[in-house]
Amino acid sequence: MGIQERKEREKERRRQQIIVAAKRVFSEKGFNKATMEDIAHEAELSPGTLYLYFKNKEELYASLSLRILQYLHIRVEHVNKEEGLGAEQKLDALIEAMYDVYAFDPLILINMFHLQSSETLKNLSPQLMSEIEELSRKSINAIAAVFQCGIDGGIFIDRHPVALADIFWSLFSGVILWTTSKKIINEEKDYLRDTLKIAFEMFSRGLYKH
Amino acid sequence: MGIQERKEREKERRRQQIIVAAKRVFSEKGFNKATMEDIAHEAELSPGTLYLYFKNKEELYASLSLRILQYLHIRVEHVNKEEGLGAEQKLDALIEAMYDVYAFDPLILINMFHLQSSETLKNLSPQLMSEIEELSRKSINAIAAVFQCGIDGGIFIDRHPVALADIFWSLFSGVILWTTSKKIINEEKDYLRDTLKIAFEMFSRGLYKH
Amino acid sequence: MGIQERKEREKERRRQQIIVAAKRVFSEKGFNKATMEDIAHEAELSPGTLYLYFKNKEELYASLSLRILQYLHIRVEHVNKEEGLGAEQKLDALIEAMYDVYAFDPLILINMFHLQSSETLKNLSPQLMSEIEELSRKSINAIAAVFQCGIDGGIFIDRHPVALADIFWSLFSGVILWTTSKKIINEEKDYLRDTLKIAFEMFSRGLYKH
Amino acid sequence: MGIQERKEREKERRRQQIIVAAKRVFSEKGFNKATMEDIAHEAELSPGTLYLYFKNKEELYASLSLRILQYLHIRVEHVNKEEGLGAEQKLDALIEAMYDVYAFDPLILINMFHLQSSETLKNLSPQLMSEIEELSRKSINAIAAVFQCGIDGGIFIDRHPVALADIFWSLFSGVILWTTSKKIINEEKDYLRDTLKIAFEMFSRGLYKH
DNA sequence: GATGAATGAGTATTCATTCAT
DNA sequence: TATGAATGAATACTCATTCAT
Repeated sequence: MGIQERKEREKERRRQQIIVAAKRVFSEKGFNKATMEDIAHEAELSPGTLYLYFKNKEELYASLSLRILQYLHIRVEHVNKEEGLGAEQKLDALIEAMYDVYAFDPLILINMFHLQSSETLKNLSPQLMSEIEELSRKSINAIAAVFQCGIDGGIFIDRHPVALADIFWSLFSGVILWTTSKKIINEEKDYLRDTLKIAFEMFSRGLYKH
Repeated sequence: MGIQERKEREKERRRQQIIVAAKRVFSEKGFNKATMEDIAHEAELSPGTLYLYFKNKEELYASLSLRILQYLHIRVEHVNKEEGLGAEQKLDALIEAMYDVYAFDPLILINMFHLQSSETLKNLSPQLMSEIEELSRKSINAIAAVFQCGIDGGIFIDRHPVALADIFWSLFSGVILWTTSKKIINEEKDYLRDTLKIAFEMFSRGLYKH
Repeated sequence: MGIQERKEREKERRRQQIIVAAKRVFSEKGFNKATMEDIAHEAELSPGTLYLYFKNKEELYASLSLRILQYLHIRVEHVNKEEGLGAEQKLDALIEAMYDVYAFDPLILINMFHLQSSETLKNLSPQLMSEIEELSRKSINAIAAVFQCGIDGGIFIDRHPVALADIFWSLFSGVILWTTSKKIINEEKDYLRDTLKIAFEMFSRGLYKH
Repeated sequence: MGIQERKEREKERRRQQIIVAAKRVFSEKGFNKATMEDIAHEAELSPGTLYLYFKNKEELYASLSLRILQYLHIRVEHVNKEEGLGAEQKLDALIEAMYDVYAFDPLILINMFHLQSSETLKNLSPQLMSEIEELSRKSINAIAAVFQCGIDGGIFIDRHPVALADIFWSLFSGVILWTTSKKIINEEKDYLRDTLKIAFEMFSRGLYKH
């Protein structure tokens, strides 16, 4: 391993260290109440160091979303590329993937929805913004491809596959947001998993022709 | 009309004046970038006056949501109480109501979802929090009652009606959030209405027994 | 006195209060070592209040210069407009005016030269910059007019009057800067007045035809 | 050449490399906006290395002035020591020397005047401060000696020669500062050389007895 | 000697909130 | 009630300087 590579690796390790700390702090306090000092403290680094790895607070925040988008993208692409799967099986695999995406990082996922709906989105660096945009688009298209497959096979209702993908994703994110907020508002116990299960089941029932 | 009542009425008028101004400013700038001075200016009042009507910025923000929740509540209760409607017709009426809720104040609705997922929610006064909680609960229950009606009639699948209501609401809010954010991210044109239509259609297809 | 006018007056009083404090602090510590908190403390106000009267630190700094420029301008215009004075007497009056300008506010005058030679100059608001520019120009022109008068009368050497004005001003500011800095460097006693006297005497001797 | 000497030479070479870089950066950005990293980058060195050659930023800055002071000193001493020159010719040579000093490094010269009038001056190490002090004093004395010569010869007016030297230097620095700042303020074209010429001419006219 | 990653003290500026009028 | 001037705590970000390698 060359010295160059070692440095590169070290640098990536630091980035991850910061991201992990940021995740904890943002999740607990939200974007605006979390301070860079909080994050630095959590990462056991000094505030200045954060700026060696991330241009500013917003980019640090957005980079969290990027991470889960990358995971999402990999998973849905994988579903899509699997050989020998029928549309039905692909749909099941897709739903399974969504559970994994949620499990991969529930808090960040919620943050990501927050990001989508907020003022932050408008102020990111063009570069990061386009990375997010690209991954979002690719993922939605991959999901749409699954639906296209079922439509072509005549077993799914004939709707615009991208619209179906948007609804699928909306349902997923909507359930997560709402059950989380219900938990906060009503102090109910978290019954996300059950709700998600029924939601996907109903979506499937609506999707299939009879 | 007594002098007391007249005062009460005047006070309410002022509150509305502030809420209307706040709505405009929050919608344009988002919660954190909007300043109390902005809002005061928009309302043609002084900053100090805002605090005579709202305890702080967060409560002012949350009270916007309250307004749309009240509208939502009225509409779904109305659907529910309508005499002589079958479950099928009630579902249609419910979907119609949701379109109206969106039309009533799209920007504030989006803000409300933002509120749900954010740090602000944790810092509201218990009183306002319980008002929000109560309206949310009542509305969800009213929606659930529609589904209960269909389940009892044997035409809807037999699932926990509150879970169905949660999914219904999640789908609605998820579609709005996601299509809005897609618009920002991808600069796509807004195709919310179409997506919402298909979403509700699929939801219904999933809901009905065959 | 109307309420409007009273407010205006109060506001101007505050501005002066801040300017006086800023003068003291800037003079003692220089632009960069002086903090807004220092100035606020000196003015017995809070930091935030400073920003109600001055857009930022640089504008506060520059407004000090403006004050002395205004005084300079008034004095040289006055010399110029005095009826029945010969060029010789006008020159004497001009020199006298320069002594007064120095006496008006020695520390700020030095700061002004500093401003002229520094990075700050490039970052002022266009408005303030143009005020400074205008006053500078007018003052230099007024000085030049004195020389023009002597040239026309045939008693001063025939050089471009603005160039002569620039040299006059350069000599004045150069002597002040250098004797001040000599005092700091060599810890010599301040012999500015003597030097200034000889300087003006020599300038005059150089100016007159023989 | 011993190894010791070689090292010494190498060290001096590095110092010059840094000084040259610092000169460029300070000139472009001014003292406060220039960062040590900028300078290190310009010198193709690392920030840490700068501190092996200069105790801190202020000393690095002041050492630029030292360089031009050294040049000034050499030139004026040379004028003074030239055999067989009358006071008149010495004055001409002195003026010529000043043009050369300006040409040697115009930007740094301006920086030096800035240094003289600024907060930085008060915070230098005693050693560097005394070097500056000594060179300043020697140079002024050398200039004064030229005037002394003319006074003794009965062709210059009988004033304290150091005062005359101070005025001479003030005029020089004043003209440079003012024409430079005029250029920035008024965006006038740079007419320094003409102004300097007239300034020296007038100074001479004032200096000579008639 | 040279490096450059890490530091952390330092600061201009903002803005929700208060309170004397 | 309404005002709006004043507050002052809070914070993102910078950068001179250090020190382990």
